[in-house]
Amino acid sequence: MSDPGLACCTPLSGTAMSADQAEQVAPLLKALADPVRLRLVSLIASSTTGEACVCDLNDAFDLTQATISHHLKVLHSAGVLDREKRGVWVYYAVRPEALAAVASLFQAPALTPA
Amino acid sequence: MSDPGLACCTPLSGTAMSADQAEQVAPLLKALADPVRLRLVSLIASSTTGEACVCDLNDAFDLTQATISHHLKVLHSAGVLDREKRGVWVYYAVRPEALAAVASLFQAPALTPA
DNA sequence: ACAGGACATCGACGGGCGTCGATGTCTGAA
DNA sequence: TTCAGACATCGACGCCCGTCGATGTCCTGT
Repeated sequence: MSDPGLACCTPLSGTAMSADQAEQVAPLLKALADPVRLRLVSLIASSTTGEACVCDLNDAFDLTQATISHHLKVLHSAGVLDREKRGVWVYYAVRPEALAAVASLFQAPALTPA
Repeated sequence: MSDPGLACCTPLSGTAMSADQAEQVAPLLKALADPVRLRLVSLIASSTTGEACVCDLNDAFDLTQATISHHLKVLHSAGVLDREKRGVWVYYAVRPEALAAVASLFQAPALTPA
């Protein structure tokens, strides 16, 4: 606590992000803040069909199928990936809204200095 | 591993993010993937002078000064915040390049489906 | 009906993270 | 020189996260 008569700086005006906003966006960031999950999203997004099945994603990593499945579940729960089962295989596709939300977040005035 | 003669889908072409890229960007995302740190960055960015001292940031949270100092250190180590000591007080300012890097990442073709 | 494969779930392990109280370091003022 | 305040660092605690092997579930040929 600083003495009000001896302020060290201007008292933080402007419209900052609310605590609720931060609590809401943080899980999305946290889901993407992992190198494996970033590559998973990138692999799916860069696929020619815009989607990918788990078997091919497994081959792209030196990780267990259980681990890849776990990461896909995290991304799906966070709203980054869509999940669709067709026959024996499961296909994941990226949700552009989720990525756009993150992109716009770091261009919003609340996070971009003047 | 899927039988090559019985492919489940097209074999993941396109230019995806490399493992090195993912390993390099993930720490930046991880530093921002916390509600307290998001609010810290937002508070500093929305300040009238574009910077803020620790004493004022402390008052905005129900957290210990040690915890706020820890979060600021994480953000500084990740390259999100600049640190400058003037007299008794320490001022933090956001590095727009870091935020712009994240924003552009989620607009890059490697992460944006066609 | 049966077998085999694709994918999810479970339980467990080690390590890292967020938070705290206590203490250290530095600066400016008396 | 001494003191008080601003901020950083330290050590510790509980909890969550990434990874694994093992097992379960569902679908499809045979």
